[in-house]
Amino acid sequence: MKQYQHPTADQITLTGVLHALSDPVRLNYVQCLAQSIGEQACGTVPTSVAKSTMSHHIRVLREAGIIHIRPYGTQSLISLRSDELEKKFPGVFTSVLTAAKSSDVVELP
Amino acid sequence: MKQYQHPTADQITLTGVLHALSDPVRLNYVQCLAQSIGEQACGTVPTSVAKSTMSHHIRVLREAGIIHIRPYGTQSLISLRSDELEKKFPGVFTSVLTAAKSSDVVELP
DNA sequence: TTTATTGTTCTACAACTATCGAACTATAAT
DNA sequence: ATTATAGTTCGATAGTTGTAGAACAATAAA
Repeated sequence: MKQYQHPTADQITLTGVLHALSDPVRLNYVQCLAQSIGEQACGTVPTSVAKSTMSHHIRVLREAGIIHIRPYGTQSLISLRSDELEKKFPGVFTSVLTAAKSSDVVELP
Repeated sequence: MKQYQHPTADQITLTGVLHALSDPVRLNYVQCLAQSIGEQACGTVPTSVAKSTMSHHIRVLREAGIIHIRPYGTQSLISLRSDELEKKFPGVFTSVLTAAKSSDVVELP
């Protein structure tokens, strides 16, 4: 079984979070996750890039502390670490998500 | 006289702003600007990088729509475009600044 | 057991980026 | 006019990153 390494709250950096969210593909993915409820498998979110590319993006999000990955069968169930992020950087994550949602800022390449 | 090109409000993208703020040197610089009042010359903010490197970072911030540059003699007076950013992406800029200020997240390399 | 499903890892590559020194520009001061 | 000051621009370089295909691993379904 796959073991995923997640950063603890104090290991999460602001610049790391901002960098992870600054990619259109990742921001779009995170925004889709936020609109869903609970956990989502990787494949359930529509993407415009290859499977291996998405795997890379998901790792970046995980290492930045934005998502949590839980293996379930052959799937990887993804959930946002919204609460921890909100606690560590109040307003940052929520305002970014709102901004991403309320306009066409998320342009897939 | 140097002519600087600034993006209009509708040319500013969320990913562009996030990317510009995701660099420690730039985030530190912006945070210093925010703690000052009004315009600041480039040189008045302490940095840990070379002059030419700082010039590069300042251009990135300008092209992302985060700062405004006004030539004044031999100096470049910098001001934050806080109001425009707040209007376009409510809460994003302010929350990032607060997060950067309230902890040691800004680590100069 | 064989096949299908889901996602990861590896390799490669092209594009981008942060960094710096050196040369340059333009204004200010002497 | 000469010197000083404040930034910009130009190479060059080392490191990072987004992309995708191929091979792989692990579980599920037949």
